[in-house]
Parts: sequence; structure tokens; C-alpha cells
Amino acid sequence: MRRGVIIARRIKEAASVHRMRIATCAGKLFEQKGIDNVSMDLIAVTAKYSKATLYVYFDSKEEIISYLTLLSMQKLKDYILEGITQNEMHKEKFLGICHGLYRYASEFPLYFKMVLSPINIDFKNSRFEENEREIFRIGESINNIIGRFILEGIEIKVFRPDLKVFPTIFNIWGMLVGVIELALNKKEYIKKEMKMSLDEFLDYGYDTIFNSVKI
Amino acid sequence: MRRGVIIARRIKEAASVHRMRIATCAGKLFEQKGIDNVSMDLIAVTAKYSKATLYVYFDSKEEIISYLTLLSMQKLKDYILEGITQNEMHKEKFLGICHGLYRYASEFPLYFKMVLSPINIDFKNSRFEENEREIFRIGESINNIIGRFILEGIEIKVFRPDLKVFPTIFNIWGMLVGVIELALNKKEYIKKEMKMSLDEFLDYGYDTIFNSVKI
Amino acid sequence: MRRGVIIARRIKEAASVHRMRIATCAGKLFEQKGIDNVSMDLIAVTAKYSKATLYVYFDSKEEIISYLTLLSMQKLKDYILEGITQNEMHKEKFLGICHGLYRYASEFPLYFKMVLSPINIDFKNSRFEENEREIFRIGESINNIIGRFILEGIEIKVFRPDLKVFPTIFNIWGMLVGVIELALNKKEYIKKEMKMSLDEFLDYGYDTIFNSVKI
Amino acid sequence: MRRGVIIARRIKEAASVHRMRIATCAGKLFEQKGIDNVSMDLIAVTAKYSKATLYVYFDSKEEIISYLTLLSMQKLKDYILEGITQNEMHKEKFLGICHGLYRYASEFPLYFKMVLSPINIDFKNSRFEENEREIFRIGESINNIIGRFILEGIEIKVFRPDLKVFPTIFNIWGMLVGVIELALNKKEYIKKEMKMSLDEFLDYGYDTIFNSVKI
DNA sequence: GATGAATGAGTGTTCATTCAT
DNA sequence: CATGAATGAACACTCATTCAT
Repeated sequence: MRRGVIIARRIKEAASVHRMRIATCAGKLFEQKGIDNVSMDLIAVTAKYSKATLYVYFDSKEEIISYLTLLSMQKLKDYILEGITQNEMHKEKFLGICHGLYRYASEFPLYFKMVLSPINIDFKNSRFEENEREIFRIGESINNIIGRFILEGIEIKVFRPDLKVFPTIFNIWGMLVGVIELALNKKEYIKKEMKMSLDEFLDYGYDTIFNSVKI
Repeated sequence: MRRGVIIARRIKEAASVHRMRIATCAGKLFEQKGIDNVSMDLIAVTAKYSKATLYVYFDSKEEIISYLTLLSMQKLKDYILEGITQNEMHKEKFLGICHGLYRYASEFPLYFKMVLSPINIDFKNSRFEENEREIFRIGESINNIIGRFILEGIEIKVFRPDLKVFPTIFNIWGMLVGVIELALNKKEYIKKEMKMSLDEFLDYGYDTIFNSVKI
Repeated sequence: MRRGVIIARRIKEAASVHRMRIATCAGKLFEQKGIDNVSMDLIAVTAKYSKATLYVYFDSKEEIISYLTLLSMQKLKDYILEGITQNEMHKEKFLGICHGLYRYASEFPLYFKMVLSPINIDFKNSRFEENEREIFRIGESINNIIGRFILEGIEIKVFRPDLKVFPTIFNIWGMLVGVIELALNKKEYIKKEMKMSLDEFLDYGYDTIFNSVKI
Repeated sequence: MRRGVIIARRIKEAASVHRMRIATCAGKLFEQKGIDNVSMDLIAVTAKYSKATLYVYFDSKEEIISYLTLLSMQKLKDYILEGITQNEMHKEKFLGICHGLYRYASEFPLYFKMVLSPINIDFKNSRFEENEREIFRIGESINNIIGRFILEGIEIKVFRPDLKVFPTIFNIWGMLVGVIELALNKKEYIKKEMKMSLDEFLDYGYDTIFNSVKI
């Protein structure tokens, strides 16, 4: 029946709206107070749902986190794509990626830390598998983007010809995340002891990383 | 009221022995289950002390963590010093540092993550200040070691002459930690998808990082 | 994690019913064992609620006490009003007040002691302010009742004309409470050594106090 | 043997010195922080004894309290005797008693509250019996002092001839304690709302009580 | 006699989750 | 579909007291 399908879709859409509303709200609270200091009660009150209703749309607090991680991963992918497509020169594309990742790290400090962590540790229950798989898929797709970027770099002789693409994806990723994380964590220290602005430090870092793969 | 009937009495031992026993035990549990999932009760049972006795030797759970962090930092420094002094050639010294850090990361995965995090966030209370300061001091001393290593590299013309020493310390540190963390977290993925052993992947990573600073 | 399997479900009742049930139960325990020797655990078990449920209806143990104090104060006011209105003659009204206070002291020995204590010491937190204010208000209203009673006594020339009303309220109150408290505490002693019944002793005391203000 | 006796006495004296030192120290802490907020640990540290040593001189925390109550009772008796003997006129003797009791209430607020309470409730264990009995004995002796004072008052026709001595002791005691307790607890209230100094209020109260028994 | 060391038994409060309606 | 109501399981920390030396 046509009607049935339409109704079902509407309901489904409505559900996704609720999920989004709840998750957005929870996300803000998580950033403000840290995940552990945000109770389901607080989320419910803030999002103006009954606490029990939260459990209609999410199986658990964990799933909210998982969902938010997914959302943030989508943003990450967007930022990185933007960083790449908005620039012509290859080095500038690289910096675009760096800035994209930094933007992500600033906006989603909570999930940034998870990007490097083993996915399987956090989401084991069957009902999250969907989120989990989707997160994984986006991760793969980001890998591909970086992969293509490296290949292109090799082709146009900006990057060393002996680079092994796959491991290099991971290396660049690791180096970048490591430098950005350290920069964010030691902000004060960098400013005071190193007498550099955060941006200066990061630019120097991006440059160093670029050196590791350029011809 | 009659309380505190003693069931088994330990042979008199120095307080430091007890601290170490408790901390070691707690450390193992922390690695297995994550710090937040280990209660003082569990530590007490596992270490075969009464919970109250834990509080004779440590002021709080936090202090146990602080103590363990300090212990691990001392190990880290040892490993890095070893890595540097046991090698002659400059590149080998660099690899020595890498292996030292990797060894640390394997042995102390929990504290490895803290190495990059802002110290001040965790230990604010006055009674830990001593530990905290000591941790900070060791951190500084590791920085110095890396700093001297970079300077030497520049002098003997292995490293680029335009390197800024201080930021480079942080960059190398960040890149290394990032690559190692990612390697450890994505172990399985690397083996399966990349068809490399962990060591091969890491060696390739160390090499890449070395490239970023060498002449 | 699965939690909170419900074993028995109560028929839906108004929150105020639950508050009353919990408070009544707690009150009995408080009287029996002293407030400090009654744990929330015990209250929960005795009242046949889960401990967590206690916290649904009361914010804290302190609030239970505050609530009970309020209830008892309401009773006190009732008893005193009764004592005054059920009698015609002025002296009999006075005895009515005495008996009202004594009845209160017998029924609520725990709160009887608080009647004389500085209110502000116990209930500081904002959430109890309502109870606190209400308790204070009832206290004031009792003062007024006694005040009017004294004024009337002066007018009809039963009480001395030189009485200062306000201080006399407090004096009568203090004397009465003191005598009743002592009588209750030294019950046995009075019976054995003084060879009087409690009532005889108290009547004699009420009389003595009446003498202090009568013309 | 003479020696033995001397040594024994010395030791015994020494012990009583320790008891006094510990109790004095504990007493100060009790007044400052409230009995429940003072741990045996704190007493030990403050009095510069080992915690275990406290238990050499006192069976329990309770016994320290009992001992302090005893000390305070001795003071109370002293104050009252002073108040009576330092005055000639009967009314002034009465005021002397009042001031003595007030002085006690100010100096020992903690024990003042116990003066009215049933002794048997607090000290049941056999080892306190001695203290308990002594406290009781002093209480009796204070009763006697007041008793004699009343008798004298009747004889010299200051007090009503129909007074029953024994109950009157208790009545005066109860009224006085009640008025003083209330005055101390509602200090602020009296100053602000009644616009009287504490002394004025108390003097008025003493007078009122005196009226209750005078001819 | 003095004490270092050890501990059993709490304590109030929080929170994610469930289920009947 | 939404929710009010209920709860089991934790959890860090405290303290009076005991005993071997």
C-alpha cells in the first residue's frame, strides 16, 4: 500500500529528527562537561524529552556517543575534502588536510581522541554494529582520499617515488594527529616556553611532516 | 563496639614495599579494565589488603594513578636514555629513541596516552604536588635529552641546519607518539589489510619521521 | 549492561503519599535509634522502598529530617491552638498550652529538642529553604499565639501589668521547655526519689511557671 | 614495700596526667568542630600521642566524652558554689546561681546540653560506670546545694512557705536551663527582633523565674 | 607502657536502565 | 509513541578499634 509506505517513512524521518535533536543536545553537554559528567537525566532535561524516551531512540548512552562519533566523522570527512578541493597546488592541498583535521580536533575534541583508538574496544553490542560499520566505512573513505592524494603527489613528483602508499596514509595520519594532539594539550606550555603562537607551532609541524614525504 | 579483628598479619615491611605492591596490582587492573572500571574495593581484594589499608599507603585512588604515572615516566626516561647511549651512529640513536618509546607504549599503554595530555588537568591537589612536580621534571629532562640529540644531529650535519630545536622536539615527539599509537590501535588492520608486520610498519614509520628532519 | 529489574511494582500513588510513608518510617527509626544511627539503607529497607527510590522523593537525608521537623511543627501549633481554644478560663488556657507542648514532647522527642535550637544551623542548602522558611513561619505564628495570650492575660488582670510581652514569650517558652525536658529525662528519678507521678511533677511545674507571671 | 607503693602512685599520677592532657586537647577540638567531626586520629595528632596510646588511657572515644563531662560538672558545681557563697542577700545568691549556670553554659556548650539529658542513655559500658557514678554524685551534690538554698529562702521568708523543696529544685533547674539555652540559641533573634542585649534578656528571665518562687 | 600497622563495617549519593501504562 | 516511576549496583572514602611487638 502506498499510504503505508509514506506513513512509515514519515515516522522514520521523525525518528531520525528526534535522534538528531537528542544527540546534538548531548554533544553540547559532553563538550562542556565531559562525557562522564553528563547523565542521561541531564540530557533528557536539556533536550526536553523524558528520560525513558531517550531509550526509545537510543539503546544506551554508549549509542549516543557512537552516533555522535559518526556525525563527527562525517564532518571530518567533509573538512578534509574541503581542504583538498579548495586548493590547487599540492602542498596547499596538504595544508588543507592539516587544517581540516585541526578544525575537527578543535570542534570535536572528544571524538578526536577516538579517531586513533581501536574501534572494537568501545562498541561491542550488536545494536551499534550499524554505527560502527558506518564509522569504519567513513574511515576507509578518508583513507582513500588521503591515498589518492599521495598517489597524485607521487605522480606529479612532489612526493618521493619510493613511498608505499598504504603505510604512508597511516604514517601521515599518525604524525598529524600526534602533532595536533600534542599542540592542543600543551597549548600553554608552547606559548610560554616556546614563545610561539599555536598557529606558528602547527605550521612548523605541518611543514616538518610534509618534509618527511616530499621529494 | 568491637571492630577490626585481624585475620592475618603481614610480616613487617617497609611502607615503600606496600606502596609498590599496591600500585603494581592496581596498575595491572588499570591496564586490563581501564582506570574508571577499577574500584578501590577491587584493588584491595586483588592486592590482598583491606580497603582501609590502601588508604594508609595512598591518600586516594588519584594518588595511586599519580604514583604509577611517575613510575612509568621513570621507565620511559630509562628506555630513551638506553636507546640513545647504546648506539653510536646518529640514525641508530634515533631508532633507539623510537624503540624505547615503543617499548614504553607496549608496557604501559595506559600512561602512554597520558604522556601527551595536559598534565595540570589530572593532579591538582596539594598532596600530589610532589609526584606531579617529579613527573613534570622527568618530562623536562626527556625533552632535554631529545633536544641535545637534535642539536648534535645538526652539528654533525645529519639534521637540517634550519631546524628550530625546541619546536622540533615537540614535533618529533608528537609524530612518534602518533604513529606508535595508531600502530598499536590498528594492529590487526595493519596485519590484515596492509600485509605488513607491526615491526615493518613501525620501521617504515620511524624512517618517514627521520626523513622529516634529516638533511 | 542490564540493570534495574523490577521485582514488585507499587500501585500508582501520589508523590506526597510516598513522601509521607518514607518520612513516617524514617521518623520512627530516628526516634528509636537517633538520627545519626539511622542510615538511608535502613530507612529504605524498613519503608520497603529501594534506596534509590528514597532519592526520588527526597533530595537527601537532610531533607527527610527537615520535612519531619516541619510536620512536627505543624502538630505543635495544632496542639497549642487546641490547648488554648478548648478552655475558657485564662489559667486553664495556660495549662492547655502546657499540655499541648507536653503532648508534642512525648510524641516527637527528637524534634522537641530542635525547637530550642538555632534554626539556621541545620538547613542551609537552597533546596530546603522552603521547608526552612515554613518552619520559621510556624515558629513565628506560635510566638504570636503565645504573645496574644499574654496580652490578654494582662488585660484581664491575670498577669502582671509590668510584663514585657516579647521577652515573656521567650521566658515562658524557655521555662516550659526546660521543665518538660527535665521531667522527661529524669522520669525514673522523679518517680523513685521524689515519689511523685510525672503528671504531678509537671502540674506542680506548670503552676510554678504560672506564678512567675501572674499578678 | 615502700618503694613499690611510691612507684605505683607515680605511675598512677602519670596516668592521670596523660588522661588530663588527652581530654583537655579533645575538649578543645570538640568545642571547635563538634564531637562527631573530631576523630580519634585528630585527637592523637593534636595531643601528640599515638592513636593506640589513646586507648591505653581511655577505653573509647565515648569515655573521653564522659570524662570531659565529669570535669565540666565539677566546674559547674564550683561556679554555683561561688555564686552562692560570694553573695549575702538571698536574691543575689539566686542571681549568683544563675550567673554560675550561664558561665558554665558559655564555657561548655557541649556538655550543657547533656546536663538535662538522661544519663543512662549515653554511658552503659562497665568501664564508664565510675565516671557515670561520679557525675551522678556531683549532680546530687548540686541538687543538695540548691535544696539548701531553697530551704533557707523559705526560712527567711523570701520564698513561698508552701514550696515543696525537692520538686522545686528540679523546677528551678529546668526553668533556668531552658531560659539560658533558648537565650543562647536565639541570640541573634533576641538582639535583632527584641532589641535587647543578651544580658538584659537573661536578667529579665532570672527575675521572672525568681518571681515564680518568691513570696 | 607505647605504638605502628591493619581493618571491618559502614555512609550518603549517583546513574544507566527497565517496564507498566 | 511517550513517560513516570522504580531500582540494583556501584563507589570513594572514613573511623573507631585491635593487636603484635
